[in-house]
Amino acid sequence: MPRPGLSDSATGSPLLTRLRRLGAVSVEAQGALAAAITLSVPVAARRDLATEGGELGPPRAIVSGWAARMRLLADGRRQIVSLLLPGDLIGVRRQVSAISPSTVIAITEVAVALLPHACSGAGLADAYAMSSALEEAHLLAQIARLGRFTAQERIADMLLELFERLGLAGLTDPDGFAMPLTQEMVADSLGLTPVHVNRMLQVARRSGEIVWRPGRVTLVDPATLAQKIGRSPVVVSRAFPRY
Amino acid sequence: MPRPGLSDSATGSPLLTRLRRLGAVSVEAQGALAAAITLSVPVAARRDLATEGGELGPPRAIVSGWAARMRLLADGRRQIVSLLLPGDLIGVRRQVSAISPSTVIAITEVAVALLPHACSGAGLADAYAMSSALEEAHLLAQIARLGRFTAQERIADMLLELFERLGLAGLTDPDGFAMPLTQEMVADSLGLTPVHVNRMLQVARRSGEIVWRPGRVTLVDPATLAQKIGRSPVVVSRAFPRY
DNA sequence: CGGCCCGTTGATAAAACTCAAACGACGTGG
DNA sequence: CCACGTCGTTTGAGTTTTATCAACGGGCCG
Repeated sequence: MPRPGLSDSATGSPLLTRLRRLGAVSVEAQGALAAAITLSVPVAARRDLATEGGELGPPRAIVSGWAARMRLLADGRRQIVSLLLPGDLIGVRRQVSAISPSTVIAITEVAVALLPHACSGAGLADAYAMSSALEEAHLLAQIARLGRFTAQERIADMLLELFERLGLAGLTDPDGFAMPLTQEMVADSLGLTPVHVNRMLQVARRSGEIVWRPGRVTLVDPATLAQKIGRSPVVVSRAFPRY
Repeated sequence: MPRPGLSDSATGSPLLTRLRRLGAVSVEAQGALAAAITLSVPVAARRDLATEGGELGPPRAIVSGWAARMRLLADGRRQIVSLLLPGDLIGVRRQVSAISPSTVIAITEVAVALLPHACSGAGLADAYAMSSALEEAHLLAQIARLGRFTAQERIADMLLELFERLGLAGLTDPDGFAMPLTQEMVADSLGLTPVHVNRMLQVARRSGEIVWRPGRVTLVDPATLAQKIGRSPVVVSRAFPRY
């Protein structure tokens, strides 16, 4: 029986929504998370949340806003390794004296919370593990996208993945979502140039699959689009069939 | 004081060598590993070690031989997500009812061992965590390669990574290593076509950087090559400076 | 001997990049 | 209130990189 302020529908924080969908999080654990969320700190856009080669820092979570894990090359090229959306975790896989394998940068203004330790409530460890598995699955998806997808497929696949992930955190409308990325960021994520992203977006737009007003993406028919590029939803466990 | 049969130099199994370099593995833990290695089972080349969407199975390790994690697309395209070398672990990051996010295929004949549980000896958990962190770092490197490297850079970077990883398991000569991959597999790993891999290999060969006799790769000057493409060794912890 | 796998080569086509410039929206300062 | 700069998007022309298709050759094994 959901209690007011923790309902799954709309009022909960994306972090709470997501973790509750990833594991059977106990009431105490939800309390610990809620407490952590109230203590979350803001980070301005373009600020680093972690630096490649620097200390990894304690496990954290994105409470609101978008961030990107990226790799910077010596000559200025850069590659966004993965996007961090509200509800995503940072640095849960730790080892002694861990250093960060990538730079994490806030794309929008971001609120970051310190994650409660897995032992501060039943189900937390499971939810963290599930989140971690999802993250790895998304890395694999990114590799397949970059290695074997055409530019058009990459764009469609990425938008579908975002739709899926934001949906898990309760942040989608029925047919789209708020999109803070610029075309240049999409290009850095998909291994393309901004110009080419622009042109391929126009193709998708003209074919009626995708509408991209700055700030918002509308997927006209996600299911058909997914089928067209051969995409199936990311699944990492049978225990939670939706993901 | 190393004991006979467990010396770091050459006689040890690549799995033992690698894990001992990744963490301070206790003598009991080494015993458990050695026992697991004697019980390892052979898998023929081209056989599956795991199937995408199937049960993940218990944590295992590659004792000898090479394997590949790959993603298969509906239309026959395929992308090798990562290579599994002797000493690498499979499925250490687990969660309830885990399913495999990728297909794992034996490239050569492979020997696979069941991993001792992390509690069967001090230091094992650390070593597993370090291995897991290394694996993630290599996934990130793969993403940057595919997204932002030219074909030539991809080839050089991949060979340098293999040199580095095989070195950690004690499987390199001073200037190269045994290479069981076909050019087609390299292509599937680097997101290229076999023809293009062939042509770029010839360029590298003529420029004197890389010698690729079938079955063996020689890196004429790894340090200079690494500098040329802006590659620095993968590091995931300050506790073990080499890696 | 014959077939197959792997590496190699050539000719051509497609995909994506580069460079350059213009345009609209937006905010800022005069 | 308008001029101005910035940022993100859009457009055009020409080039480079990579893919495609097709074929051939050598080694190895049955």
